[in-house]
Amino acid sequence: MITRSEENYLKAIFSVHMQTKKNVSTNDIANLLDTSPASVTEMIKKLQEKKLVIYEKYNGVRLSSKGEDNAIKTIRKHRLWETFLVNKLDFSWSEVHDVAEQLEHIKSNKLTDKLDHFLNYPKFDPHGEPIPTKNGVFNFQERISIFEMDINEEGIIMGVSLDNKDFLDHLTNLKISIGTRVRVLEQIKFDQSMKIKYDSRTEHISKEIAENILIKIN
Amino acid sequence: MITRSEENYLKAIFSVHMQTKKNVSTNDIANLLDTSPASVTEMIKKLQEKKLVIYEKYNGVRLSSKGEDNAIKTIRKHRLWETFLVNKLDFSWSEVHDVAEQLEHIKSNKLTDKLDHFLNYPKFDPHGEPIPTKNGVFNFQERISIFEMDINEEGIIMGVSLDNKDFLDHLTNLKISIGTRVRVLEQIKFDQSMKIKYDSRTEHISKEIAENILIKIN
DNA sequence: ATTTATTTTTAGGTATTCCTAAAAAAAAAA
DNA sequence: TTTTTTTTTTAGGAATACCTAAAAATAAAT
Repeated sequence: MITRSEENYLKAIFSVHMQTKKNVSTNDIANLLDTSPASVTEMIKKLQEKKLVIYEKYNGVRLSSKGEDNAIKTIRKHRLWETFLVNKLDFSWSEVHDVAEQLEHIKSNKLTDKLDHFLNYPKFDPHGEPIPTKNGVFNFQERISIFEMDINEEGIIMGVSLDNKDFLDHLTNLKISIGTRVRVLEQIKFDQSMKIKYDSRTEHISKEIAENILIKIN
Repeated sequence: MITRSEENYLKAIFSVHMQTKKNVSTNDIANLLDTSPASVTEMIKKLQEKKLVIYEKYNGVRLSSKGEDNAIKTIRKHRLWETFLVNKLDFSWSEVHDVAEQLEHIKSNKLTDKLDHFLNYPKFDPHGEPIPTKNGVFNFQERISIFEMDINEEGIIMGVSLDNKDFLDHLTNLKISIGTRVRVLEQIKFDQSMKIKYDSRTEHISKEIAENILIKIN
């Protein structure tokens, strides 16, 4: 049996490895999970005994295939539940995270697969992140931020790169959501803010906003 | 914060009290939760400190209003999730219990209420048990078992009084479900088994089966 | 190449929730 | 009313998952 806490560690290791492609350090895990490095070392040892990670003292960890399998399953469940909450229960973007964080630990393959079916096998969650299939396959989609777009370039919003309540609420107010088609009208040199057009609205967004909205490329 | 384990104790106390209407004994709780009496005593003390139960040594426990409140909320969540699993995800009667046992501990009032709305405010769960409202009101329905019915009496199946996989699977095979209208044709004196008619089917059911299928009265 | 700073691990604790075995209290039987 | 049985509690432990403080190893800077 893999405990809830162990699953959180596996997910954290997966997530850091995804970005760095290197062995994951004790400190990185501690920061992400908001715990002490000492606790991390202890847990890593237990995960190693359970053959969920490959670990060498002072050299970071990486997931074993068994560990990766579990991490991907947890991510799959998290994203399916987020989709359920937004699409079926009418939660807003910014409200789903904490609840999905609990739901992702429910143990039942049947439940996960039936939920997937009920939601009609979605490929992306409400934040635009890919939902791995039952077999652990991610449907990656190349994306760039609005900030990286050229003047007059057009794109379709595919997701966000920041899971912050204020940010997501702001997007809701602006009526920006996944699937929205946007065009960059102008970039203001002074503060690098941008003027964009979508749904016959023209809005002015700060650099920070532009950096965290992702559009599909090709 | 009320932990998952504490919630299970509160639910157990509520459930035993419901039947006996007396203070609940340490042993009853231990049997229901399949743990040792010593663990129960220990936990009860903690619940007392948290003002969730009223307890006097060697004299059993009962729930405080705060404790009862929580127990009812847990039951509400359990039954709403069972309804979701059966009505929306197409689980069968006998499969829902273990999963609902996990889902009932998810903490989010918003989730519970939105789920309730999504399911269209059901009054009974798939086993025919009443689902308490947001305010903790149960919609009790007077019911008797088929075994208690008279010859030629008719009734509508409202629930079951046994949550056993083999039993529920058997009912599924017989195509007996909630809402089915049944009539008692005959009772066999020898083994007290019964011949019943429903949906233009005539079936022979044992005493034990008849005792655990509940029909609505009046 | 040393010294300094950072990271990681070890050592020793705490809280939760379970356990068994023994003692104490209450209930049932003789 | 005593004795016996049952129930409940206490005492002492184990596993999980945290913690702080100190030691050890590694990395960075002089």
